[in-house]
Amino acid sequence: MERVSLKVIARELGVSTATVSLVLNGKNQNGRVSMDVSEKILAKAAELNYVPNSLAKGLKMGHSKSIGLIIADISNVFFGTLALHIQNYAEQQGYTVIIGNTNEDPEEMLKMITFLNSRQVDGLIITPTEGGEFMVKALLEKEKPLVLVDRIYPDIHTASVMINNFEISYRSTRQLLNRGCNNPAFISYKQDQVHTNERKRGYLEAMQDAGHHVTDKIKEVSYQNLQEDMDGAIEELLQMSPKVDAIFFATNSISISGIRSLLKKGLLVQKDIQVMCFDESEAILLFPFRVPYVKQPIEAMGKRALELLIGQIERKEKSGQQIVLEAELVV
Amino acid sequence: MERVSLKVIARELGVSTATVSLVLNGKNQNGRVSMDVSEKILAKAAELNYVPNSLAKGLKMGHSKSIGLIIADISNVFFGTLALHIQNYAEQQGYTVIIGNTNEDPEEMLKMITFLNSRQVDGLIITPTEGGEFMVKALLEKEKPLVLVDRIYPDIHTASVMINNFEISYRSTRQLLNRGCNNPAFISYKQDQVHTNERKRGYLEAMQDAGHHVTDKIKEVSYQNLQEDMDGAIEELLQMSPKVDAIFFATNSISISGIRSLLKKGLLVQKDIQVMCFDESEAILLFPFRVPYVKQPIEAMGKRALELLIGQIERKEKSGQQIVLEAELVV
DNA sequence: TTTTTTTGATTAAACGATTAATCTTTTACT
DNA sequence: AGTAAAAGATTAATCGTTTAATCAAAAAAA
Repeated sequence: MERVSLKVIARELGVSTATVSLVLNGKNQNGRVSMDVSEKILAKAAELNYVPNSLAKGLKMGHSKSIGLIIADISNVFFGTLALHIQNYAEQQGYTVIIGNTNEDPEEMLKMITFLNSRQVDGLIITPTEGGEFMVKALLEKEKPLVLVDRIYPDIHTASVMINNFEISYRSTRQLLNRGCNNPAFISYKQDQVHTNERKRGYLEAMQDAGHHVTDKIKEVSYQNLQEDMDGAIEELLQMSPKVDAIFFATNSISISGIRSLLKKGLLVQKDIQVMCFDESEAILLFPFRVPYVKQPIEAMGKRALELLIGQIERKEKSGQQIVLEAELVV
Repeated sequence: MERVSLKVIARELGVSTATVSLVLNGKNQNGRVSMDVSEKILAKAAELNYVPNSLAKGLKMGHSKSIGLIIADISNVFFGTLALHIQNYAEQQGYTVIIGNTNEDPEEMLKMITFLNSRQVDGLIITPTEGGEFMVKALLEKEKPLVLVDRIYPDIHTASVMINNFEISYRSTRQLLNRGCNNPAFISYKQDQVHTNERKRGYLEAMQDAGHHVTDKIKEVSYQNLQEDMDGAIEELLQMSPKVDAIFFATNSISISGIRSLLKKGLLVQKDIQVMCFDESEAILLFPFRVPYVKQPIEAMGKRALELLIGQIERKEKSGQQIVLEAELVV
């Protein structure tokens, strides 16, 4: 079965490929192609089930109508949901999304950028990993359309979409204190990234404003060795006096792991100890106890990021706009 | 900044693009290009940071080195994990994966196939939705490399990767019976697909072999209206006499939803009622009670599917091999 | 009738790569 | 020395599109 190209349609109809191209792209305005021929071409294209070859088109036009999405791990619900929305919205705009996973490893991030570049993606949406600053700088210099999402590098100015990490974290901590907790602790990843740091700062400031001076109730766990570190961290927290009576978990994976650790120790969550989580999850909904959590506007994040990116791609906008969306505290 | 193409390298070095292409593709065997020139080209390519334009290459070679992965919903952990593994493995082989979501809707499936075809994907891995038979037939006629995964259409012969649904379901039901349950029920999606049907058949046969005659203890819920249907289904099951003392949930999303429903009703899982789930999940690990579940070999599924597909693409294998992998019962 | 304008189509180059066919120079053989 | 073979490079066509430039015929204007 012969592949149906413009040439085939042109041959069958005895016209040139130029004419066919013009018609199929709706560029037959003001007396370029006669009605008669137009219709014939449209009909034939439909009959033969013509689909344009996007490789050829992309080559000629200088853009691929595809974008790269680089995230930590597509099997994580947060990123999966983000990817879903970006894809849906991108498809509406005629763009293809190619996803790459970094697993929070800068080497993987570099590999993915190179790979996606060779695929001629028109732009990139990235949740950057620690240690990836130089890659982002390089992309900026090449004027590659780029939007960072979920996190940014503090000393590099790029277009980005984030949530109000500090504020929501402040409010969440506040909420714990208001509910009568006296010694809320905080657990996050051992990494130096803005979103994490801001959440930490939100916790700290809320504590200070409430007259607490804390340094030892902040624990950090590693991404690679989550559950073990978590068990250790929680063990330490429970040893403290005065007693830690609440824990604020700074990400979704940490929340799950943390609660698991607490349950393993036989503690009654929301009774022996209060918790505050990040992101909603199936797991949290399952508990007989209500768990307050920070709900990120994931769909909006994806949508805005894509809008920013497409603006850069199609309208050469060089705004470097930094969008901050409001997360919601669900209690 | 000028895009670096073969032409640029050739110009700078005063050689032809043909020579550059030959060297960069390692086709300079048996006296095609001199060592001297080879090295110069390699050096220059590195210096200029040359990355081949895959659109041009794909156009010329007649393949894009990309494949399409069509799944129901990337934000579902099962599919997310599947996608992760397929991507990792594909990247190793130099392939790009483009993911499309159907949301179990055949119209979306058709849209995605058309879309991916226009992107010139070299092949497709699909978890087909109900009502998509004609599309798969059309792909087969066009001899498009294709592998179905997770489910198949019973009356269309295609390459596929599935798990042993019937057997694992039989064994799981058996397990419930052995543990002393007398009236295990079964809940699955309201859909006519092989994998679901086979799981149902496994349950039924195990029940019959144990001397039970069941027709009314099988409930079906809709994909679109999961939680409500679930609440209803479980309500009905609990009304029955003799009392339903166990429930086998046929997929991961159903398991979560089902347990949620049970907990809402204030039942003590594994005490008032036993459950058996499909797929592992964070949620299940969190419970103070142990929940037995069917563990699918997701990584292997992805890997085998990709192997099959690449075999068809690169070696024109027309095997139509149907791979069945063993799921594991974790208790 | 001749010239100009409008209408409707074609030509041909280009995008960036690949590769069969060809050409030129050097080396080896008798 | 003369010729054949080997080595090392280039030419040119091609993949499927797009589009500026051009051309031809018909209609309108002079």
